[in-house]
Parts: sequence; structure tokens; C-alpha cells
Amino acid sequence: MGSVEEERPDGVGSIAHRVPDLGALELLLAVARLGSLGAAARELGITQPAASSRIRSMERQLGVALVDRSPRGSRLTDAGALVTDWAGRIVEAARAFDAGAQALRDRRDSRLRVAASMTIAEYLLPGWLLALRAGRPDTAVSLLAGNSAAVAERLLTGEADLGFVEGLDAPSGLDSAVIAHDRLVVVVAPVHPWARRRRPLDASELASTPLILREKGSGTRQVLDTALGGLARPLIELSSTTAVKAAAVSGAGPAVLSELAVGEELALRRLVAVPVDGVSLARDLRAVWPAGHRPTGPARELLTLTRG
Amino acid sequence: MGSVEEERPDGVGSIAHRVPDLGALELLLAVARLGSLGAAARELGITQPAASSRIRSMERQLGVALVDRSPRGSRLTDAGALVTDWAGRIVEAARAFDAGAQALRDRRDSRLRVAASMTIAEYLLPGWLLALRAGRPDTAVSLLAGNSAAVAERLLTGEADLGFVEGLDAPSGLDSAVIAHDRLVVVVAPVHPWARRRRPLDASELASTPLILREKGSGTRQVLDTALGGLARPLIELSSTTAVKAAAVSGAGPAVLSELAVGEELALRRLVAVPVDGVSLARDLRAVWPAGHRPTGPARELLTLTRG
DNA sequence: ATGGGGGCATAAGCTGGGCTTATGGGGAGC
DNA sequence: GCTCCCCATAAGCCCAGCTTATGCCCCCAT
Repeated sequence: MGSVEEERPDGVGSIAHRVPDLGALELLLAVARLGSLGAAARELGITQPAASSRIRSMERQLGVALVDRSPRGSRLTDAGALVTDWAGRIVEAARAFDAGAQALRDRRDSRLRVAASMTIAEYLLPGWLLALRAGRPDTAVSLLAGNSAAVAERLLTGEADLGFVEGLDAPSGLDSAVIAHDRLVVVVAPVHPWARRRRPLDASELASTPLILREKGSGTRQVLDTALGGLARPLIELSSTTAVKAAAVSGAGPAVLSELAVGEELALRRLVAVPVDGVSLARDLRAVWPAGHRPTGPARELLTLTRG
Repeated sequence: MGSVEEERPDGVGSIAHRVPDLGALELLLAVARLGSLGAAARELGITQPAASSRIRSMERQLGVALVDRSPRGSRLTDAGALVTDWAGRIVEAARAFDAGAQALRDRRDSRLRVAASMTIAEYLLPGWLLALRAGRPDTAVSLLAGNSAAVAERLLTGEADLGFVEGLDAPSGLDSAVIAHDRLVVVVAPVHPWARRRRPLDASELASTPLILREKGSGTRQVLDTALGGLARPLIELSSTTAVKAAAVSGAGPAVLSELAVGEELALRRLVAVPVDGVSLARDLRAVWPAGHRPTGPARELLTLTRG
């Protein structure tokens, strides 16, 4: 009201200006945990005035009082407790990001070299890396992402210690253990006619409908092509899972994705799963390693984590 | 190696310096979606050089090439696709944060005033608000968090249109619909002796063990006290779910929390659930409204979302 | 072949947010 | 009453990120 600014209809567009940055959120979490601005500042290696000012500017930005200050410490307000919890989820995602990014970078002198398919690297590995870091903080992990064949090759040439692939059968020359199951799902935006569909799609219907797909060569695409007999018709081909999801959410058409990739979207009903019949879209997720060389050390540790 | 910096053992402490800020992550997502730095820049309302420089500094920070630039556009590298997906999850959490924060602030002239218990406000409402915003972008929602009694009062005095509470029975004077089920769980860090325990805990054992708890008066605490006959022994009392989780994860002792609150921690094995027997820790999550006044308009919309 | 447009990079300069140091006031405990 | 631990304010510094102004490259259409 009264501000000209952009022509954005408030709620669309850059969220970064409306959400405090990660440093501020971490600070808030520290304040919640430690009960004082000064203590939180010390933990983060900044000075108390810096913490004080940062919390205050966060309160100004959000328009809500977050902490009750007193000469004996600071406690969260009710709103502050909520905000802090929401902040925790952002920070959690950031930690997963960091764990993954570090593995992408560490290529040198890593004690554990992992090769994984895209889907697994995207959705499962960061969590595993976090858990591993919790138990073995000094284990440097490197990550190479590629398709099943690339993973197998890395293992056989000794460039990787442990691999993860999705698919119906284990690559030859490798031992494997099934660690989880996955399934491709057909998803549409809630506004799409298929969202209300009860009668399952069959193979021919799926094959004759233009779909939003990953490009040829991706594991997801291969499974679908195989299931349909090489007939999947692309509406558009996109280069990343994220792009496919975004297109589907925006209503461009039906997409086919791993259920790992759309779990959250389904929960939030940004996407709706369409029942499918007569098409085998299931696949296993496997840990793989060179035949006869049971994983030891950090690799064994990681393998244990993945099976729980 | 070679840098003095902090005495932090790399992996501990402030994550904010190792993770690009939200603006950069949003930019990366836009680049992935639109296929060009310039187009992404336009969408975010910045200039092309700004986008170029920001992506470049993000690549420098992460030590990984994210996009392949060409005179005809930019595409993600393999590593970039991974990073973009991980970034998407941070941004998603940020959107939930924003939706929640906006509801905390909007107190005035909101078309839908919601009152909710802490647990529901923390874990479920942001997702609902996002979904609501997707369908009805112009619905201003305000959120008041409080215990069941407070929620009931807000509804009865007309200060709120729709409420959400957790508990065994619906407050009197209100109509209600069960929208989900919840259960308190006993959780410990993986290093805690109870983490390997097979034999379920019984009520007396739980009552005689000092626990990390929310403070008296919180809904979670009340359910536990009731289940144990008012006997829960606090090891420490903390003011927020986040603080309780952090204490439990750090191994301070067993904590009792809603399973909604610890879902992610259990999945990542940062916490382990301890089996419990002979203590009724289940509770319903209910939508509530003044008796006889079925929700209409935006309230009905939201109610539909919660049952999906 | 040639000009235009879309794509990206580099350079120079400005601004503001977030940091620091320095200082002051308020409550609790020995 | 002295001391310690809170927090707030003020003044100044610095760098990250933005903008404007260029230039190069490639493709395509005229």
C-alpha cells in the first residue's frame, strides 16, 4: 500500500527479499537454543551488537516480535517459536545442500568416493552424507553423478568405492544390495483434467499423450521408454528434474517422474498422481560395488546408513 | 589447510558462508528453468551482468561449474543439475517460511483468520498456506497460535474463522472434523543406550526417567503428563520444539515430541524412536469451528485442502 | 554479405547491510 | 556495593552486489 516498487503482485517473485538470510536464521536458532543474544553471537563468532542488530532487523523485516529481551537473557515469543521452527527447516535444507556441494567439490584426497545416479544423488545422498558426517565428521566424501553405466565403470576402474543405481537389474561385474524401492509416477497439476481421473491410464493412452519428460538418456526416461516399448511422446524435453517439475506444476501437461522427486509436491498438492495400470514403472534402488570386494571402512558405514 | 581463519573444524558452525544466499539460489533455479542468464535476470528484475556475476561467484564459492555458457544460452552442467535440485529444496522451505511469516504479520484486514495449536502451526500450516496461495493468490490469511483453549476462545468470540487443535476430544461449543492423526514418540540420539533397545518402555519407566520436555502448559507436555498420570520428570524444560530437538540430537537425553516434529530427524537417523508400551500417546488433529457455522468461502477452501 | 538481435563477459563506480569497537544502563548474586 | 551478565545505541569501515556502459560472439534473416 502506497509503495510503488515493482509491479509484482506481492507473493510472486523473488522471495529472497522477504525471508531473512541464512546467517540470520542460524542466529535465531542459536538464540532459541542458548537463551541469550550474546551467547548466540559468541557461538557464531560475531559480536553481541551484531547479533542484537541482526535480530532486530529480522523482526523489522518480518513485522513480528521474535524474542523477549530481558536483562537476564532472551526468550522466544510465541510467534518467535513458530518462526524459529520454520527457519529450522530452511537451515536443514541448507545443511543438506552444503553436504552435497562439499562432496561435489572434494574430488581430491577423499576417503570415500561415491558414484550415484542422478535421482539418488538428488534425493537421498545429501541426507546420508549428513548422517555420515554426524558419525564420522572427518570423512571427506566425493560424489560423481552419472547414469548406471557410468557408475559401473567408475567402480570397475577403481575411481569410486561405492555406487548407487536405480534400475531393474544390477550391472554385471558388480555385487549389489537393494536398499529401497522406487516407482515412476504420472503427475499433473491439480487443474489438469487428469487430476480428477479415476480410471487408470493404460500403456497405449500414456504412449499416445505428449508428456513432459527428461531428455533421452536419463535413467528416468529409459525406464519409461522401456515400459512403453520405446514410444514415449515428448511434449517438451527438459534437462533437469527441477525443470520438469516446474513445468508440470505450471500446468504445461502431464509429467513422469520418480516418486522420490515428487513426494513433497504431492503432499502439498501442487501435483496430483494419476493412476496407471498395466505399465510397470517400479524399479529398485541398489548399492553396488565391485564383485567380491565387500565395502569396508567408510563405504561400509555409508552402506549401513542407507539400509537403516 | 594453510588457512588460519576460525578454529572451527570445517563442517561445524555457521553454514551461511558455505551456502549461497537465497537470491543466488533463486537465480540458479530461474536459469535452469529459462535456459539463459539474461532471461533469468529479467525475471528477477536485475540486470544481466548482475546475474552473470552472481552465478559466477556462486560457482567460485562452491568450487564447481554449474552452467555451460554459450552464445545461444546457458544450460546446467551435471553438477549444476544436482545443485539446482538441492537449491530447490532450500527455496521451497523459504517459501513455506514466507507464507507462514506473512500470516503472522497480516493480522489486519485478513479475509481468513486461522487459530491453530503450535504443533499444527509449525508443521502443517505453512504447506496449507502455500497450497491456498496457489489456488487463491489474493487471500490474505492471518494466523494466531495458541493452545486448545485459546483457539476455542478465538473462535467463540469471532476473532478467528477456523481453528486447528490437537487433542483427544473437541472443545465444547465447537464442531469439528478429524483431519489427521498424531502420536507422541520418545526419541533419543543414536548414541543413547535406548537407541538399541528392543523391549518397549512402560509407563513407570518413562515416568521415572528424566526427559527433555517442552515446558508445562504446552499441548505436547499436557498429553504426556496425562498419559503418565501427571508424573513426567523433566531433565530440562525448553521453550520450543526446535530447542528440544536440538538437545535430544546432541545426546542430552530422551525427549518426547510429536511424530510430526521428528519425521525428518528419524528419516535421517539423527534421532531414533524408542518403542513404548502401555502408554497412550495418540491424539487426533482436528479442524474446529463454532457449532452450527459450517466454514464457507476461504475457510472452506482451506478445510478442503487439509483433508485432500 | 551484412546488419540486427540475443547471448555472455568485463570494467568502473555507487550504495547499503552487516560488521566492529566503544560505551552506557539494568537486574541478580556474592 | 561491587561485579558479572544481560542488552542497546552510536560511529565508522568494508565488501557484496547492483547499475551503466561497453565489447565480443554467434546465428539468422534480409
